[in-house]
Amino acid sequence: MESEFADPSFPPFDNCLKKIRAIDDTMELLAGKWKLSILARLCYKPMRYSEILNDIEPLSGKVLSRELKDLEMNGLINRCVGDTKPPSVTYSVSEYGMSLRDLSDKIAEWGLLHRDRIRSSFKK
Amino acid sequence: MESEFADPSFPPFDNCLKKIRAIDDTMELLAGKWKLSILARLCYKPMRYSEILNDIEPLSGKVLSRELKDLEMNGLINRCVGDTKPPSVTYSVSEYGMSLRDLSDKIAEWGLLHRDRIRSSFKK
DNA sequence: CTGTATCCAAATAGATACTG
DNA sequence: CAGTATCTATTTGGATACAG
Repeated sequence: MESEFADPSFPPFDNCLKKIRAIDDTMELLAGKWKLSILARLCYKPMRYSEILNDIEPLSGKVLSRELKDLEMNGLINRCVGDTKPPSVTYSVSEYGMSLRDLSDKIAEWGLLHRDRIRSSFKK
Repeated sequence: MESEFADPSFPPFDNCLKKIRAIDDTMELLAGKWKLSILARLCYKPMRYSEILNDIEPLSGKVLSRELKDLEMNGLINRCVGDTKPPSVTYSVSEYGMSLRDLSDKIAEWGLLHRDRIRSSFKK
């Protein structure tokens, strides 16, 4: 069932369709510019709504609300309401969300390694 | 310079700011729902414009054009024009783009591992 | 403090037709 | 074949005000 492919420097393409579907799925789950950024922050420390809002500079409350709701709906984070007045709400990653931590570390690693090149892309 | 943090189950937050910035950078470079999906395909096999277009079902020509242009501008892929008539244009990953392959494998791995849970999220 | 609602501006996506 | 141009529809974003 192995398909042959002319260029031996590339692996058989058919074997990779599963990977590509899996990538599409993952990206759809993490779609939205901020989801992974929020998730990464929460991997390192539980945070409150206003704390996240202040920490991610160009992010409006409306967008943060929606992203948090999405993440919670998908089971990636937990929302914990403190019994205080005024209310304090703390967000933290769930076990499921924590399983993305390795991935987020890998992304960070790549970003650090290629930092200069990435940033010079943005200037153009 | 190590900051202490109350909850020992989380690493010091300050150490992680660099990671978070790096994640934001990387995500900005790969922003757009399709960039990583295109890149992943090209990691496994060079492809032509129409081939990619047919392969990624819900992707319009206009969007593909733009994504390819972005990827090329950022040095992640190469565009190779064949000397034929009608013209054939082949896209392939650059060496720089290939450095994302480990990452794309990791994303695929996570997606495969959590496939059922991801897909059940979409149904809701 | 933690949101939601509303209104409006801007960016993005799809369809179609068209060019070299 | 490999795109670009144009128009329109949809989505997304920011600002502000307001509620629990």
